[in-house]
Amino acid sequence: MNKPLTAIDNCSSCPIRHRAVCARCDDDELVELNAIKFYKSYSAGQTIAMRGDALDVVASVVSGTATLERAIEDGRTQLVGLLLPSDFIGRPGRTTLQYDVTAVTDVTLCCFYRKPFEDLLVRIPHVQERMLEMALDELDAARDWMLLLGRKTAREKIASFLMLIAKRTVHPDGHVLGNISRIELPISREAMANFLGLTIETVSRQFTGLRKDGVIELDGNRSVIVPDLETLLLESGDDSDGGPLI
Amino acid sequence: MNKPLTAIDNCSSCPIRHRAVCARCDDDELVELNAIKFYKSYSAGQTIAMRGDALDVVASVVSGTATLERAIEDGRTQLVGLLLPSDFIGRPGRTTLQYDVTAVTDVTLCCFYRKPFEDLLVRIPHVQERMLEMALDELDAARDWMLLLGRKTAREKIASFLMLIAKRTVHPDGHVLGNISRIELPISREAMANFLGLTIETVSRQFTGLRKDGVIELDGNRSVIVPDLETLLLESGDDSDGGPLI
DNA sequence: TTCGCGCATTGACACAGATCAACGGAGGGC
DNA sequence: GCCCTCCGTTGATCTGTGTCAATGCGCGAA
Repeated sequence: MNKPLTAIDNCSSCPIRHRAVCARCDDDELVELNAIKFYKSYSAGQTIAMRGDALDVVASVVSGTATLERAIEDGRTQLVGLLLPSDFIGRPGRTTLQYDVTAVTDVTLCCFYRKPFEDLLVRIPHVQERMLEMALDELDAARDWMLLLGRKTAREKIASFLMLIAKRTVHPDGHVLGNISRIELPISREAMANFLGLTIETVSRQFTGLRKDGVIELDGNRSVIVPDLETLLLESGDDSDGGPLI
Repeated sequence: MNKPLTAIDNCSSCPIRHRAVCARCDDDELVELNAIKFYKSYSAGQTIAMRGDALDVVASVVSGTATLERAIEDGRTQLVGLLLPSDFIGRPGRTTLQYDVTAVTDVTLCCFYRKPFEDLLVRIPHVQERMLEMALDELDAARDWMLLLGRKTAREKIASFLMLIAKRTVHPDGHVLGNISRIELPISREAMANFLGLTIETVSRQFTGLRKDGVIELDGNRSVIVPDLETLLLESGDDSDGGPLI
């Protein structure tokens, strides 16, 4: 079912090689996808959509970082998803959005009108399959996150977050993790706090704690240097399950 | 696409009317489903499957309660899913299990061998659709749970949990919530603690707190009487979003 | 009946992380 | 240059929940 790379390269709707909607489409199917797609850009800080909005497009992130957020009236908010390039927003079969979506950096989305996209899912089974695969991946990620939120200490939360970003930013190229030494943080301290179920003060203190213990070095606010990734992994509290860092 | 009720009633593989795999199957399709299904029962406390196990069946819960759990070596565990009747275990496209599955009451599963089930998904698109729908529902549930774990107080967590159980146990009959006054807890204090990211002592203290404040009454360890559901809802910290309790 | 065991409750205390408050430093506009 | 704003850091203190330990209660076995 896998098509030669040329087909993937031709898919202008999904510049992302990895985990994209069209990863296994043939040329005819790409034409169909292209017919219903368009690009849309947002600048940093902009609200992409709000909870309750009608959901008439679905989209995949081409570049930039966005967040999926859930809030309670009194101001408490929890980030429930981090949308990095190749991640998917919205869902076939749903008419309204459950979460607030915000661009935290400049963001470009590859959008599909929901209705024709759903029709297309019926016609092209492996795209439907792909959607299921992606939903299940997200579910796994959400469940890992539940373990983090429910049971990990602040320090472990920060270390886990750094590992998550390290994995996500390196993987797409097929590049092996291993000796990655610099992690670029896509979000602010505040967003991190909302992601990890902490306050910004605690996030900040844990960063300095890890720095003083030599686990990380800081280069400005958005860049972390990791002398030894293995040490960071130990701090994260993840049972590494054997197997190398992928 | 909806078939008359008789078709659903005929589906011996899915006795659950609500949210079942076969909810929209016609008779021929039901025959196909029946050909690859079998029942399996587990007694309370039994391990159904462990993390890392080969996943050669998928299943839907017919009766009883099971839990999906993730553990760290040092003994900390987090419940990442509560499996009640009509919930689905396992996933097409995955070969190993990510979580420990345990029966907390006596449980009966309706199992399908994974391989033929996957083949069937390709042939019957609306079952594939249904799988996606179920995965997305679970994802929503997991994300709501992230808000709970990351941002709610112990008291709110308990109240939210009670509301969750109230909704799940009533809804299948099409029965309107509203004046439900008794909630049967499917799990122990320990499991609740693992679900809510708390300790059993805190769970216990919050129960007595809610009792002393007249929000709930206790009838034994597994039965909660709720004089006024609206009061409980307020305690849960959920923005009720308008709309009646469903 | 009594014993023992598993589960739940309650109490005393400790501590991780929240809260409140002050300060620092980078960048942009004038 | 200066000021202002935003974001992050650091300090002092408070508090909700965890930890450790004792007690209670129901239930099955002997």
